Amino acid sequence: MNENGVAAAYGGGPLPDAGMAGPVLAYSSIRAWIVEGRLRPGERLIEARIAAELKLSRTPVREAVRMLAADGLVVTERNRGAVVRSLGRQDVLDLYELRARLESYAAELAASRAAAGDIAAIDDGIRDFGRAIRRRDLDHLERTRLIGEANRRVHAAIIAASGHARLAHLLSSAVDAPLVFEALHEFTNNELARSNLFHQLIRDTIAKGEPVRAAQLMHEHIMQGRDRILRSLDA
Amino acid sequence: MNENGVAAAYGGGPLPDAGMAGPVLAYSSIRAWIVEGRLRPGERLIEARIAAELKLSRTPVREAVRMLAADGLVVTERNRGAVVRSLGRQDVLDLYELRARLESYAAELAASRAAAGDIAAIDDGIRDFGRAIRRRDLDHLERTRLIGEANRRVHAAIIAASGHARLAHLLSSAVDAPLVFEALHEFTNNELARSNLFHQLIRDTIAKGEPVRAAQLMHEHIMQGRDRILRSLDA
DNA sequence: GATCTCCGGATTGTGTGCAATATGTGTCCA
DNA sequence: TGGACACATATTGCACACAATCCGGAGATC
Repeated sequence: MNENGVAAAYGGGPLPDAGMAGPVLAYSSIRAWIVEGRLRPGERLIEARIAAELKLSRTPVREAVRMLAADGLVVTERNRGAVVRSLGRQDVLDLYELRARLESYAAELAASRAAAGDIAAIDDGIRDFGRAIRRRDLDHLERTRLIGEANRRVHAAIIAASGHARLAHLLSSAVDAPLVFEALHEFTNNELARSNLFHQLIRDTIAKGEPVRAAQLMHEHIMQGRDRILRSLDA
Repeated sequence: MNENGVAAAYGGGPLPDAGMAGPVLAYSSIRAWIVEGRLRPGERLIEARIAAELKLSRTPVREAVRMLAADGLVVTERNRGAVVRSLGRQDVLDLYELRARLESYAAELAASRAAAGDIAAIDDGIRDFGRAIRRRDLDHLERTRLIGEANRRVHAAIIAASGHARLAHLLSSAVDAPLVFEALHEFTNNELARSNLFHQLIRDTIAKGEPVRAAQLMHEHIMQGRDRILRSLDA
């Protein structure tokens, strides 16, 4: 596996339940609310209300809101608090192009640097992704959540395998997640199977140490996600 | 000029003086201390001490420290506070490669998107950079500070011209600054003149709308900075 | 002599109060 | 009727107090 916190990065981390510390609990909860659409773009985040709901004081909530602002998930204005960021078509285009460049760079590095343990971690994610898309016993939201979590782990494992701590940090905090979730929500079964295929292709090129192919596949994979988003945005 | 906050990004912004609000003052001050080396890598940031020095309470200082942590300038551990991040040789290599990729992307976009006002802003920065490197009436630190500020403005103007808000945010918060400052500190006059030349070349390719050349020149420009850093790191 | 335990100081984490600021609403006047 | 002003309310910004936690050292024990 790789150095310090690299593996922990990417996405909001595990589900917002367990006995987490205050700010972390608040951060994960709010992030999940935004990612899953319970908080819509443009909606205000009111510290006191959130604090009451999570049974915390305003202090840790405040901290969490600021972290989300640093991530770019919400925008804040002095004395006016935070609102969920809303994204126009151009923003989506820009965001996905950026994510494609960063993650294909991560895949490129992973292909040069990955150790056996890194590959194993990617495989775990891919296995869970495959299982999740075959689940028929869950409602749509719950299944999407499961798929999203597995998808997150696949990408996180690849990024961790890159061994580039700062890149991992950037991708974890700055790159969208609401969009990814929304995209998955709309995926047909064919599209999910295609994602699964690309995960495997990327995994293989990384394992074989072929940086250029890994990068190209990752770029394409993310562009497919972008196109899916744009299609549902237009509808 | 470009949309919303894009132009304001990159680096810590203006010098930490004027009548700024609490957290912003704290953020800028601490950032400057780190960038200019008054706080060395590995050193602890003690909230109470900083609050006393800036005549604030711990609350805004705490917020500023968390912002710096989000930027990756300091690392925090629960119940143990924040210490200035220290970078090994590999970190420097990774960081500069990342910065080169992001900023050359910015230059590429700028070459496609820049408006007349954007070019004018770049020109302003270049003019000040040229003036700063010719100054002989200042001590070394003060001159470096001036050069650094002008350099920051050149790069910020190019990034603003890219019109990519998220990219600007990433570059402003995530990419180093202590390294840039340190690099400038060690630059010979020849090297400063070369930087100035590259700024102009990049500016011209952007103005003429040649994305590929702009990106390549920016990549090279940043790699030159990286090599300078590595040389002084080895000494 | 080495290691373990416990204690005290230092520092961060969290809760809460009050002041500063923005927003919405009603009223008055043209 | 429409607009401007003033006030009431909602919300954030900052300060401070107290609780939780960590770290280093002194002393005890083997």
